[in-house]
Amino acid sequence: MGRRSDHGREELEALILDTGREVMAESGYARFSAREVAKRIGYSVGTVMHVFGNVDGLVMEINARTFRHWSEWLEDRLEGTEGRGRILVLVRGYFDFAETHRNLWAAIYEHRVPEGMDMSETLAAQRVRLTGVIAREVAAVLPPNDAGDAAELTSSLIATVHGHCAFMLGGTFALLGVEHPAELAAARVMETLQARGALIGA
Amino acid sequence: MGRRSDHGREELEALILDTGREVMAESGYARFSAREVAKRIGYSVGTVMHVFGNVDGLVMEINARTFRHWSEWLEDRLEGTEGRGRILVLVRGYFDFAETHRNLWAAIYEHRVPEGMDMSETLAAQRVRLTGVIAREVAAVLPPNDAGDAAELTSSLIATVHGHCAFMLGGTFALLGVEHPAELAAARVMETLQARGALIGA
DNA sequence: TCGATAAATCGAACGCTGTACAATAAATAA
DNA sequence: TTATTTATTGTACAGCGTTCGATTTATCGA
Repeated sequence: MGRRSDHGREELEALILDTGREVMAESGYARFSAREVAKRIGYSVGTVMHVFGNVDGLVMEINARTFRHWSEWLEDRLEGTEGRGRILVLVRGYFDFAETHRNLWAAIYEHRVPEGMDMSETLAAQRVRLTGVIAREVAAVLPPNDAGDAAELTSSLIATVHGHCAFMLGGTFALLGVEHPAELAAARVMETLQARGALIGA
Repeated sequence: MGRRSDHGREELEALILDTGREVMAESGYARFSAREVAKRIGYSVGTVMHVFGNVDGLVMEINARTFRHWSEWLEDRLEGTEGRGRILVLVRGYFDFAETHRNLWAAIYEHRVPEGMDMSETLAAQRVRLTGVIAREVAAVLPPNDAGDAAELTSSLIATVHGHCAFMLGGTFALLGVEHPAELAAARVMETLQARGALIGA
């Protein structure tokens, strides 16, 4: 078969991405397969490869979508909460998203961009965007004079929460008998913010 | 060919494990291959499978070895440092080990035990052992009355350092312009310990 | 409207993977 | 010496990502 007109280019991209997301959510990164995606949408493997270059390209776009979804999920959760509670909403939201979308979340961290290939623009952009949401909230609770290295502090806080979340879903905490990882992470974040004189509980 | 007597059972296990470690260090988890291990030691694939059950079994034993090596590496580094510096040695040691043995370290966290299979005894044991080394040092700097939930605190501190380390090696920090991840992690750990009244700098 | 060009899609081939299993050879037990 | 257990092999299978020539269709120019 040659050129078809079932879907335009963008339409096809979206179709592959949607189905790719579906397969990733079901099977996880280890069992993810571009061939399976092709089968489900009724196109051949070659077409999928042609659109995304290679399977790593497809995975990166799926991960970019997950980041975008994650940002929106957090923004939604922030709505209705004012002042002091917003940081806690972010921490809990981080955990809840990861738990709810286990495989999609894990795929972000299980996928390594191969040497010689670089990270897709959209993936980098969405990753930075998610950080931006958190940075905004962190800056809001810090005293104005400390705004200088707020970006670095934000990165550190995200790393802290991420570490707890990764240990929870990876089973490390279960092995060590830790029962409430999210509360533990929240405690670490609050300690750090209070050490900086953040207006928590004000 | 049938039964040979080149190596005893334990000898063969060790040979596979050594070579497996070698392949993992060179290629990383994504490109790790039991067939490649078999080729290097001059046995067939079937034999490797027979000894370790399946490739996940082999990976878990390799990871268990990495944990053991890591514990010893940390103990070595602790020697010669007294009192206050020991916590910092642990934090730096965590980062240094991960950087020096990038692929071996990453394999620990990139491998997911498949559903229906459970984590090997030795892997769980070595993982707990590493935690034990750190828990001992944390308990040593905490005020005696706080020893109750020292285990949970230790897990939280490890998660914090792990998060920073994972972001460093995964490229997240580079993307966000963070330059000194180890110092950042150390700062978080010290904050937490000081909030508990730990005898740092005493 | 017709022809040339460009783009998209397929399907087969390639080399790789982990797994399963029957055949075989050697070590061990009786 | 014979029978039995055990280790090892090689092959077969289904799946994977990647590559690429062939084919069909859309698009553009004249």
